[in-house]
Amino acid sequence: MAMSGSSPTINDVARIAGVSKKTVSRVINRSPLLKEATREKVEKVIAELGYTPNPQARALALRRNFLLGLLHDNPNAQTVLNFQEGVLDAIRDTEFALVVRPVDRRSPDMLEDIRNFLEVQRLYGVLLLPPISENDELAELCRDMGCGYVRMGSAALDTSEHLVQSNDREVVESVIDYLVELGHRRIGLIEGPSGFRSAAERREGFRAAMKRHGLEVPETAVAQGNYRFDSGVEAANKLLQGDTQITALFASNDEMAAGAYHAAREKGIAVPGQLSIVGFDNSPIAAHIWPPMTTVSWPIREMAKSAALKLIDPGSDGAKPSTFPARLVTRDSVGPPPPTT
Amino acid sequence: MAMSGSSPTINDVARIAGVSKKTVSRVINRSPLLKEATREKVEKVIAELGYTPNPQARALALRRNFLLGLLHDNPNAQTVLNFQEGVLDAIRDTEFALVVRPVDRRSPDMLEDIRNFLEVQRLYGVLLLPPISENDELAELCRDMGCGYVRMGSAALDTSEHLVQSNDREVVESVIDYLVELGHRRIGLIEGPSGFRSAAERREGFRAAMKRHGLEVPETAVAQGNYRFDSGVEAANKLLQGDTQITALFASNDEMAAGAYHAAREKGIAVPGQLSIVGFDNSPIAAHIWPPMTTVSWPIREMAKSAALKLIDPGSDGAKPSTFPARLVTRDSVGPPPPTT
DNA sequence: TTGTAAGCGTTATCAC
DNA sequence: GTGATAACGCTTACAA
Repeated sequence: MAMSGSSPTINDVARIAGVSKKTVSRVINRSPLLKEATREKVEKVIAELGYTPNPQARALALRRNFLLGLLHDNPNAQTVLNFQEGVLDAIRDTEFALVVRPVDRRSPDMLEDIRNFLEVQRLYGVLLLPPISENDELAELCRDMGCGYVRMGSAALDTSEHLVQSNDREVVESVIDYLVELGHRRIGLIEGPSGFRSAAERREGFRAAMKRHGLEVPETAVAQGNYRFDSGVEAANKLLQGDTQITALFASNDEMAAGAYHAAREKGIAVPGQLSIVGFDNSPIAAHIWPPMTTVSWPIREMAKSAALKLIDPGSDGAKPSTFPARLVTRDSVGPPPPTT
Repeated sequence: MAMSGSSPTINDVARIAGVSKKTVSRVINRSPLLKEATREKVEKVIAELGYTPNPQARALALRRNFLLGLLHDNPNAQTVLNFQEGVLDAIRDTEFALVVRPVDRRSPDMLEDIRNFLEVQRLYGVLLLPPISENDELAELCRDMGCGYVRMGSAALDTSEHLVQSNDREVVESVIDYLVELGHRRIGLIEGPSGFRSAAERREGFRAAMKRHGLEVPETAVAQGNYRFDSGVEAANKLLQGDTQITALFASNDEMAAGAYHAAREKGIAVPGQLSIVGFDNSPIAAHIWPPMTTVSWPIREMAKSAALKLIDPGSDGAKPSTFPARLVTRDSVGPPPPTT
């Protein structure tokens, strides 16, 4: 009989089912070489007892924990949290748990810290969020340490079992198409920081589309930010000074786009009357700012779920390449260009 | 000699130091009954080998993991993430890791789910964020299961070793004092949802201060929201209709305050010219909205760190009560009331 | 197809 | 003070 105070163990199941521990273990691990009758018998007892294998004991025996790690250098709170939700979607009702680990990509010790962390915690696998997901040394470290990993990125950073990707470049192209269709010709870009692959992809999408439409991109129409609000203000100030005649602005993320709103407001430029603005991320601020912002939404939560599944169940979701489509969310920050004076 | 492939174990340390495993274990666990010489000898070997105790093995033997859990029903992404950072501050360079677990407070199975989670994962302790931190049944469940817990709240929800609290009521009183000092007399309140202690505390602070100043709070000056943006829009619409003559508005959180901005903008009411608005939380939107919002900031990260320390090192931080002061952050959404017409 | 014995790395028990 | 020895709950040889 199972102890009343604590939860039943594999021994309880074995005794009651009249089989050995090992057989129960086989059932748990879905060993194929089991007689169907035995399996059913054991499963029945498992269900009756409400038995759950102890992850700590398994961790010790397998030398690997049932912990998924989320490594990130917080690009954006909402993104990280949505990602966490997605991972939880994948591991709900499993024995896995999610461990979070913010890291500092600017620290020279980052890799060493992570190595230490992985060594001590013996994680089953880690999920890598941009921008650190773009760090190849980090991926190599994971491989070296026998720790599973999946990278989330906006480009083909790795083989498909280690990658979940979005189509940033394409969707930015479609953003520009949309603006051009409305009549915009002088479109500005606030690009993200140099180290970020997402920034590069979005920039390339912008340039490709502009080129395709036969539109010029003078130097004065491009400014760089660091994905933060303030840098968006600054970048927009640069783009909107003088007579650049920019009528629309694509910012590489919503925070910078919000900064552009701010700059426009300070200069008395009406959005979208005199200036259309498009962001990227569909973060809460996009919906809450005035006027509500047209932006690009990507299915982080679904991507996270897929990434986690690749880790814990490579059979099902692992092999197939996972590219998730981002899409334009139109709100009120875009309109036709002002009539030329 | 330590194996080259994997990390050294307690056996390696014991063998090299010429003592028994148990003695090494005693060193690790700071047992007081050890000869100083022995301790030093062992510690030296530990340092040389770079030995770290295996948390999985300890978890099995102690029937308790070295995992801290963060249970939350996401009130706000930035809050949750800041909290995570604070916990990480506390557990950095320890063997502890942080496991996150979003829950759904509206699900009838919430308690059962959490019980299951705690039973399987055998967490060392959990951190409870509002609003679920206010659930006494949940706290009782933790006690029953022998799982440590610390609640984060805006009132004295529990004994001091289980509580980290903020002074919402007081700080809201000071917000009202500030508005009154500027000349406001008709001040509106957008309060939070009924189930939330924080909402109640903030409301009471509001009412207490108004009363102290001899100011009336007519029914038309109070509206309830649910802490979300949309509810803020709706509530503000109610408050600003008719001839309520409200010149200032305190919203129980920033999201709803942002909703009030939105409503004011739609009605053509200038902020702060015709209407002053104060929020609560100092979330990113407060800084990014236009005009930048005056709001209340509370030290979540420090509170989180303190909460985690209470759990993992009750000796140091545990006994003493922890009330953390929130403070007003003045930006540009507040001004004197418009001249009476 | 199933069972036995040994081990994963730690801590608890109880002698010495 | 310290050390054998037996747990902790599971898995992996290897046997049967």
